[in-house]
Formats: sequence, structure tokens, C-alpha cells
Amino acid sequence: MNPTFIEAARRTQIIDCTIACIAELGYAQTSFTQIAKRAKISKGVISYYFATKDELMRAVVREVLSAFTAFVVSHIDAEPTVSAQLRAFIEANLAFMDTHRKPMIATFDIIRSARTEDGQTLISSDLAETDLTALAAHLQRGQEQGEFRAFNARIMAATILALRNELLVQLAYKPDLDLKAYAQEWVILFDLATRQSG
Amino acid sequence: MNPTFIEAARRTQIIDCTIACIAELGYAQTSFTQIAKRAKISKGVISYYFATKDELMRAVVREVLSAFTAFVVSHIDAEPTVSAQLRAFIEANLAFMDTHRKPMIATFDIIRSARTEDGQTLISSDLAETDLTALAAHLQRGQEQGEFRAFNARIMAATILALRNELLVQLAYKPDLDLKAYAQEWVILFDLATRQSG
DNA sequence: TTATAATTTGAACAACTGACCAAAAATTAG
DNA sequence: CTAATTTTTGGTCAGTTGTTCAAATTATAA
Repeated sequence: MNPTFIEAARRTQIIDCTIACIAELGYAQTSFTQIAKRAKISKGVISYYFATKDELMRAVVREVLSAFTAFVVSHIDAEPTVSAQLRAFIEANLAFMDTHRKPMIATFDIIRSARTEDGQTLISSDLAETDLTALAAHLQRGQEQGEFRAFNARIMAATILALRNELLVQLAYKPDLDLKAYAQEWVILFDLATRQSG
Repeated sequence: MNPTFIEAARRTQIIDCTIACIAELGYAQTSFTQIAKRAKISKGVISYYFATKDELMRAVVREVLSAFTAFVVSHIDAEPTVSAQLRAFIEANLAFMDTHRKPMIATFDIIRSARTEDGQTLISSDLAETDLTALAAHLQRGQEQGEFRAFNARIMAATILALRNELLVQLAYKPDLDLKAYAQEWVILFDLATRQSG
């Protein structure tokens, strides 16, 4: 059976309020009580549509990340050279973060903070590992094609992703951060840091 | 009156167990019950030596950060040129992190996660702001002396500190991270990214 | 309309938190 | 030794958490 109209509306409402809560209060301070108050519903409703808190958080991550990766991938695929793709990766990441601040802040806070009751991270770290491996492979291709100098591709990839992640953390408590300025600087920075000099 | 021998011993014991707990379970999962179990004492003892949980956390941060900054500053001051100081800053940061993994993981987790009951960060963000301003001023001096190219000094400083912070997050769940390899790559990376080309 | 199903409420639940405290125990001082 | 002080225990307290549930309400269908 397809989800009811009410069910679809409630699920998106709850997800939106969860995002707002996490972006403003942080994951640790975000409870069903807080979300319900914001959505002006009884907190029983949340449990009615999401079996557990973990499932709600997974739904948030799934929704935001699918749009995010689609955006970034489309921008990378439009570029011809590997160095242009690196530039596009940085710019696309920060552009999406700029226009989807709260969803991105919330999503990466969930990924970082949420734990199952046995202490494991709620969102599998395979996801980050996949991103890391893919970006490292990209960089390595640039090295083989002579566009990039000889660096440790895996560490360089981890460095780029780490910066992206940390920027989201700072964005949470520095709302007036100029992401466009960061994008400009980082594009130059990683061009200088990766390109083949001779 | 000076603190008793017992008091001094208990305080360091409790601080050490708190560090171990946070480094292994994360700040969110660290409770008085957990710390007390690890120290094999009643949890009332913790409250006896630390008025509040916040005070305990502040004590941890104070202890670790004083040693950390002393280490880094001494290494910077030993270098003659600004570019050598930048290199020393990166190397000293990662070297201390490498030899003091758990205390550093715990400290930065507290700084990032701990909140007072009104939602403010427990550790004043002035501290990070001071570091940021100081590093930016250093970089700017390098620009004025012609060692560095023209970049946004504040963003470059924030970038370096962000990388340092994010590495500590990753260290928490990737115990076999090769910090020496990161130090090598980052020294080269930021040399290429900052130096005056002509 | 009536009957059926979907939705919402608000209270209760067990588990946990940090803080608090009186009594017991251990240590130190005279 | 005794007396005073410090330290520790173990329990209680009020508060919060996610989850469950019967009852009330609302929507849907026949």
C-alpha cells in the first residue's frame, strides 16, 4: 500500500523539524520533545511514523545526502580534466552547503554524533570510506595523467573531505561564515598544492 | 590550605579516567557512572572533588591544553623565518597529538560537545578565536616580509586549524591513523599553498 | 447514515542522568 | 589512646530520555 497523503506530509514535516532542531541546538540537545514542540504535535506521533529515533535520523541523512551527492556528481561530470574536476568538487560542495545550510549541518551532525545503543556510529562509516576511496582514485588518475604532482593521494583526499566536514561544524555556530570566500581560497590552495610544477 | 595528598591523587585519577572514557566512548556517552566504574570508586567521590560535571570537564581541558600550547609555542619560537614557523606549527601540533592521543581526543571532544544548561558551549570560543587571530597575524607577517603569497590570511589560518581539529575527530575512531604521514604531506601542502612563487 | 481504519493524544513506562546527603569508614592530630 | 577531620559509600532526589499504549478523535469507505 502507498503511504497516505497524511503520512507523507507528516514524515516530511517531522524530518524538517528534526533538521531545524539539530541545526540550531545540536544533535545532543535534540529530543522527541523538542521536535514535537516545534512541529506542534504530540511526541507520540513521531513514534507512530518512525519506529525508532535511529530510523528518523537515518531518514534525514538519506534524504539530504541523496540530493547532495547528485548535485556534486553532476558538477564533476561536467568537467573535462581531472584538475577541473577537483575544482568543481570543491566549488560544488561549498555551493550546496551554502544553499542548504541547515540540512547539511544536521546531516553531518547526525553522522558524527548519532550512536546505536551498543556505541557504534549510527551511519556506517563505509559511506565516508567510499567517498574517500573515490576521491583518492580521482586524484591518482590526475597523477598518472601528469596533471598532478606526486603526493599521497589518499591523504590528500582525506584532507579535502576533512576540510569540508569541519566547515560544516563551524557553520553551525558561525551563521555568517562566507562560504564563497572559502571556496575561492580553497580552489587556489588545492590547485597550488596538487598541480605538477614543471 | 594546600590540597591533601589524597585529594591531588584522586583528582588526577578522576581526570585520567574521564579522558579515557571520552576518548573511547565519546563525550555524549561519558557519565559519572562510567567514570566511577572505570576508577572503581563511588560516583559520589567525583562530586566530592569536582563541584559540577562542568568543572570536571574544564579541569581536563585546562590540564591538557596548557601542556599542548606550551609544546607548540616552544617549537614555533625556535624557528627563524615565518615559513619555518608555519612548518613547525604543523609538525608540533601533529607530534603532540601523536604522543598524547587520548588526552587530545578527549579535550577537543569536550570543547566541541560540552554545553552549559543554557545551551552555550562550555569552553569559551574566545579561546579558538584567539588561536585563529594569532595564526592569521603570523601568516600576515609572512606576507609583509615577502615569504608568502597574497592569500586571505584569516581563511588560511582557519583552514589549518580546521584540519588539525578534524584530524582529532578521525583519530577517535581510526586508532591506527599515521599522523607522521599526515604531517609530512601537510608541511609540503601548505608550503606550496602559501609561498611566494616569484 | 454506519462501520472500519487511520491518526492523535496524553499519560505511563523503565532507564538513565547529575546532584545531593546522612551515615559509615578511614585518616590525621593532640 | 581519643577526638576531630577528611574521605567514601550507597542511597535518594528530581529531571530527562525514547518508547509503549489504551482511549479519543478524525478520516475514509460502503
